[in-house]
Amino acid sequence: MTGHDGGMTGTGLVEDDGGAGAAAAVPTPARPASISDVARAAGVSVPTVSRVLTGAARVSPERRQRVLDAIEALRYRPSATARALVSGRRDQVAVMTSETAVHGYSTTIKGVETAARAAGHPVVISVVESRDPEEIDRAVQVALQLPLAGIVVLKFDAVGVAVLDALPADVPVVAVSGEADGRHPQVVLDEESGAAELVRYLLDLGHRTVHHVAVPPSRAEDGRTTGWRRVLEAAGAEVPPVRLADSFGARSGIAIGRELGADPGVTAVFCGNDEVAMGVIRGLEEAGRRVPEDVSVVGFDDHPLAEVWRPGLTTVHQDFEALGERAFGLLAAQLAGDRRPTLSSALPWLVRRGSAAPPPAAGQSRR
Amino acid sequence: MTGHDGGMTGTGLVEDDGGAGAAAAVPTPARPASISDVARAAGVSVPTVSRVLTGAARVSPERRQRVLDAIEALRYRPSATARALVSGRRDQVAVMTSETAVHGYSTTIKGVETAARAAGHPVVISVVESRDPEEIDRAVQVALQLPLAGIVVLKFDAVGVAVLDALPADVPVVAVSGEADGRHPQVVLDEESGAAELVRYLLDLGHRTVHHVAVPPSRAEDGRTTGWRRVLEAAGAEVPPVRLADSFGARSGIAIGRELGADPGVTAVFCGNDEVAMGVIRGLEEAGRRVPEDVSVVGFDDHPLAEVWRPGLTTVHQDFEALGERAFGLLAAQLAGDRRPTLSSALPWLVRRGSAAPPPAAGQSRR
DNA sequence: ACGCCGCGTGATAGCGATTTCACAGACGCG
DNA sequence: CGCGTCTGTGAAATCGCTATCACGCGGCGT
Repeated sequence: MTGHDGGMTGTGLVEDDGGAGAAAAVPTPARPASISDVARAAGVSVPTVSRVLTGAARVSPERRQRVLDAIEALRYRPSATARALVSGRRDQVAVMTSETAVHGYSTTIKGVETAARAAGHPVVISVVESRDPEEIDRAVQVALQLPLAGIVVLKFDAVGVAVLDALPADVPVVAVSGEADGRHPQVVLDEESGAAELVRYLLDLGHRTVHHVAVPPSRAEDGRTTGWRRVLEAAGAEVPPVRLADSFGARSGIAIGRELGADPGVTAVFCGNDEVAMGVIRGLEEAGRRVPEDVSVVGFDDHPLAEVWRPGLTTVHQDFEALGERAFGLLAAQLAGDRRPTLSSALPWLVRRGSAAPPPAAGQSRR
Repeated sequence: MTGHDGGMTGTGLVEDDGGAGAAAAVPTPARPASISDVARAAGVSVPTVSRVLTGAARVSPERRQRVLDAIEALRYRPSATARALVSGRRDQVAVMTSETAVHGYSTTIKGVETAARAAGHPVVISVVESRDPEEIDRAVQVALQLPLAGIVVLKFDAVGVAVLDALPADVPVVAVSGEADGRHPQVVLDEESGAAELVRYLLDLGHRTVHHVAVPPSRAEDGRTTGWRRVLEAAGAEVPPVRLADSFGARSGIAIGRELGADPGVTAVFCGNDEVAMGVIRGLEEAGRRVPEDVSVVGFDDHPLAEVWRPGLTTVHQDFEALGERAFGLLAAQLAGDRRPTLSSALPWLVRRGSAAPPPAAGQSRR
C-alpha cells in the first residue's frame, strides 16, 4: 500500500502472463484500514475514534491528536457504507433523467452536481430511456436501493412525469421544470414568459404572425407553446398550426425548415429550442429562403453555439445550470426539515442576435 | 402456517397486505421493511430469505414462494448498503471527469452509463474542476468512501492525468483517452490516425500546408497535433506554429479565426474540435474570408451540429458513446478477474462535408 | 461533607444484510 | 440395518460504524 514497492505492474510492458495462474501470490491481502485498526493504533476505543471523526462529542486534545495521527498513518478512510447503514443517513443524490447529452439536460445536471458537491453529496445519475412502465419501475427500484438523501427528477419531458408518478411518497424529491403541480417541491424556468417576450418581439418587428415548431413536450402543451399562443391571440394574429419536432436534435428541424420554406406566407418561426432552430434555418436555406432577410427564426435556451451560429441566433436564455443548483437547494431544504412543497421560478431573458429582423415587405399594411 | 386455512375468518389477522381499510393499528412506522420483517411474515428464517434473494443456495419451492409473496406484500427492497457492507461487493461505478456538459465528455459519460446500467451498476459522477492538488485529493477521498466497484477516469485533459496519479493502486480503474501509458487498462480513439487522414485529405485537395488550432491537451502534445505534424512533415510541407485555444468552446475560436483571417497565406485550418472550428469559421468570416472558397476549415469529433452547420463541417467522427461503453467493458473485465492492463483502441473516420475545398487559386505558382 | 452535574470514555447494542457452521432428516449403498 | 452423504434450514457471527448507556471523576452549590 505504501506505493513505490516495485510491484508487479512496474514496467508498462505487458508481461506475457500466459497461464493466468502463474502469479499465484495473492497480491491484495491489504484490506483497507477500518475504524478498529485506527482505535488499536491510537490506543483508544472505537467509539472515541468515531467521535473524533464525526465531532459528535468532545474528545480530549491529546487523544484526538493520537487518533488523527493514526488515521493519517493508516491512510484510514471511513466507509460511507457502514456509516449509512448504522446512522440511517444517506447522502447520495440521484438525478433521474431521460437524457444526459442534450444541452438543457446536461447543463442542469451539471448545476445539480456542482451544488451537491459543494454540500458534500455524491451524485448518481439514473437514466430512464423510455416511458415503458417496466423500465421505469426497474430504474426506480435500483435508485431506491442506493443510499439516497433524495432524488432530483428532470421533468423536461414525459419520461420525467412518469418517473415522478412511480416514485414513492416517502423519499425527498424535487421536480425540475415541467408543469407546476403542487405535488413536489419544484424549480422551473418561466418558459411561458420567455416565449411570450420572444413572440412579442417578433410581432413588434412587424411580422403578422409567428409559426411555431415545438419540441417534445412534457405535458399536453408546454409553456413555450402556451406563451406563443397567448401572445398571438392577444394580438389578434392568426395562430398557425403547431409543428412538432420529433426530437430535441437539429436534424429534426431540417425537414420542417424545408416545408416551411415552401410556404411564402411564413416570415417568422419560433422554435422550441436552439438546435431545432438551427436545423430549421438549414432547411429554410436549402429551400432558398434567407435568414433573416426572408424569414426570421428564433430559438429557445441560448445554446452555447447560438451566438456562434451565423446569423447569431436570437433566442431566450435559460439558465439551466442555476436551475440545477436551485433544484439541489430545494432538496437540501427538504432534508433540513422544510416539508412544504415550494415552487421556485426564474425568468429567462431575451437575447437579440441576428436571426430575427423585420419581415421582407417591411412597411406592409398591418391590416 | 400458510396452511391455506380455507375458512378465511373474515378480516382475520391480515398482517398488512393491502389493509387499505381503516387499519387503525400501527400507523406504519416509516421505516421500510427489512429482511427480518420479510422472514417473519413468511415464517422462515432470515438466512432463508437471503438465499431466495441471492439464489446462493436452494430453497424448497414452497418456502421460496412464501418468501416471494411476503416480499411482494411488504414491498420489500433489499438495502444495497447493508449488502455492500457485509459482502464487500460494491457495485457503483464512478466517472471522474473535469467536465460534464461538453460534447465529448457528456457523450462518453453517456456511454459508460448505458453499459453500466445494462450490467446493473449505478453510476456516480465525480467532477474535478481543476488540477489543484487539494481539490483532487478531496475528490478522490470522497470517491473512495463510496461503495465502488471501480472508477472510470476521463483523461481528455490534464485534470484526468492528475486524478489518475492520485488514485490508489488497489481500486479498479480504467483510463479513457489520453496518452497510452501501460499503467491502467485504457480505451482510446486513435486520434493520431484520424488527424493524419484529415490533414492528408486537405493536402490532397491542393493546400500547401494546414494551420492548426489545438484544444487544451492532456499531455505535451496530443494525438491530433501529432498526426497533423507527422503528415505535414512527411509531405515536406511547412509546419506552421500551433495555436492553442484556451477552452473546448466555440468562443475561443472566434478571435483565433479573425487573426487567421488576417493572414492571406492561410488556406486551410485544422481545429482540435468542432466547436472551436465553428468559432474559427465565424471569426474568419468576420475577417472577410469565405469558407470554404477562401479557406477550408475542418474540425474533429463530429459534433451533432457539425452536419447542420453551414457549410457542413468536414471532420473526423469520434464515437464517444462507444468509447464509454468500451471503458465500462474493460472495467467489467477487471472485476471479473482479468488483471492485465489492456489497451483498447478504435479508429475514428473522416466525414467529408462542405467546409473543405481546394484552395482559391488552385494552380497557383509555388513561388 | 454530601450529592449532583457534566465531562470524557469505554462497553454494548444494533443497522440489514450475507456467511459460516452445525444439525436434523432423507437417501444411498453395502 | 448401519453408516456415510446430501440437502435444506436456522442460529450465530460478521461487516464497519454510530448511538446509547453506564461509569469514574473532578468541581461546585448548599
